[in-house]
Amino acid sequence: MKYDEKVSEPLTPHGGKSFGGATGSAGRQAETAKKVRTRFAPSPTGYQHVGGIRTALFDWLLARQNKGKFVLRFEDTDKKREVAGADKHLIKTLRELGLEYDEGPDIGGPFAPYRQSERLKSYQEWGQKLIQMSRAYADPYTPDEVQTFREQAKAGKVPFLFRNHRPKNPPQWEPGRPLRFKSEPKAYKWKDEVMGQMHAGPEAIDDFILIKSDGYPTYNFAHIVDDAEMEISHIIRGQEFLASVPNYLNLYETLGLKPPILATVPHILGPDGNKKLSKRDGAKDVLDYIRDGFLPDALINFIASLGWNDGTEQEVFSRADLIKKFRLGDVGHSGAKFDEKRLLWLNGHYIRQQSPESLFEISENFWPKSAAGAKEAYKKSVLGLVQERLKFLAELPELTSFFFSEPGIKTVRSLFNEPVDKQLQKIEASEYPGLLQATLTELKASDFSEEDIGRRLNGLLESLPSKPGILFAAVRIAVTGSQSSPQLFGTLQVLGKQKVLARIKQAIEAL
RNA sequence: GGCCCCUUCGUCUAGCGGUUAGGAUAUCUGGUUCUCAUCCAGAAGAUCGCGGGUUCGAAUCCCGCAGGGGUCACCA
Repeated sequence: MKYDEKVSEPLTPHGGKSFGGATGSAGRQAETAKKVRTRFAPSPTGYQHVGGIRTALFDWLLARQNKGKFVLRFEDTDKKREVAGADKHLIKTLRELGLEYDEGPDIGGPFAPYRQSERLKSYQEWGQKLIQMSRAYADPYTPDEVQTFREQAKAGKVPFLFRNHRPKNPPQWEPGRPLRFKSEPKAYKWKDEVMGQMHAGPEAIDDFILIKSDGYPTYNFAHIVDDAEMEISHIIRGQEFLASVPNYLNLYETLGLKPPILATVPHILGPDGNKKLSKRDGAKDVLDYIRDGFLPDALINFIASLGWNDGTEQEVFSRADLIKKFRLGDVGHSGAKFDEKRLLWLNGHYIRQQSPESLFEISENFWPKSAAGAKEAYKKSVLGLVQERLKFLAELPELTSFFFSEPGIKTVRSLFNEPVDKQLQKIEASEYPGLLQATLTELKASDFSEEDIGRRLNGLLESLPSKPGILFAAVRIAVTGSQSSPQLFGTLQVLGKQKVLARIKQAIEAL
């Protein structure tokens, strides 16, 4: 019976399932997976940066594209590195990004539990199976002894292979001792959906640890057992695992398991140098981007385009587009540098595409404190003015605070007294009050529609010696306390007659 | 050191034997008779890592080399 034909019987190392021996070439892949089941399997040791999320995204895309299932599994087998709360944080990250999973630790599923620490029985059983087959043995050495072997290898400039020290008569396996795989070194050829045809010689294969002395399995063992039991069809992972694939193939073969389709994605590189993006070098938590007001769709689009491209000149991909067009084979083979500037552009693009309604919704938590009591209609008008200049939503306070609180009189005064504004520099400081006074008089008679404000200010220019740039700069500073703002007439209209007149008056007095 | 992967404008990339090596972003310039932003137009920017082949013709195929990266854990 072939692995992918199994219908209902649970896969276990014994009973109900025959292992029919090795499949010959363990590298043979399932050409057509009947059911696509992908998994994202992080260890809860912290947050995820764009590199980790990218594999999750590819997994998710593949599952959605094929109407399959996307599974979340926690690989919490290293108790020393585990970080409390990291699991919830990861779940939140996936949720916020809209990468919903169909089975997972918190929502369960047909192959529960989805936490490796709760699946120890499975690993024990599969380990026993290997022992019975004489394909696993207890490691008799102390960590120090193994370390010595390792150092000898290093000194001799040869790769360290534990199997060179394989004991002739290993002791009985018992708790407290590591269990090692007894490998059968040989050459492998296999296909990687991203990297293409791969090969490795027997030197790549070693007796790796299956179960650690603390009773927890290693990643190398646990992921193979779990992927088989959970009927995972595709494994997408970073290139740090590429060198281990021959070991995995050897184990799959020994267990009579057909390997899932393998896909290796290159690392995402940090902005400087060519090093793999890492938390150590300040790689940001993807959830922090969400908190800064980067839109999930923009992040998804951006992360997908890091290394993936459909061969066209399209740059902006909706989620539906990605689901339709994503192909593992179109993922590049080289690492891509993470350039935040590009993300900034893309996010701005997505913000500009928002309808007024949806922009209002997603902006909800980003307003300045002073906007707390403001009316919805007013906020929407403000958004209409700043939409095209927002790069991410956390910029909202600095762009809009003057709509909700008075600009500091000190700021206004210094902008007039030491004008950095090129237009203002063209006239004498003594002329400012006159300009503002004339504006005040003119606007008092306005109905404060955008059109009327425009008409009146432009009319004012005809009776004044001032150039448009100078008058408008003066009014802008007086009213907003800043030398740049959204377009002036609209800004004045939204602010309203009362506030505008009061601020101009105040500015005149301050001069 | 062994094994493996990678190498096109600053950055993300298209390209799969014949192209003025294309797009996007970033940068700069001009325009949209108010700033900033947006938008539009334009400029600059890649001797396709290097050296050999194969070919009438190579970024594209082959072989070397160099540089970068990964791995050789009781981490994943």
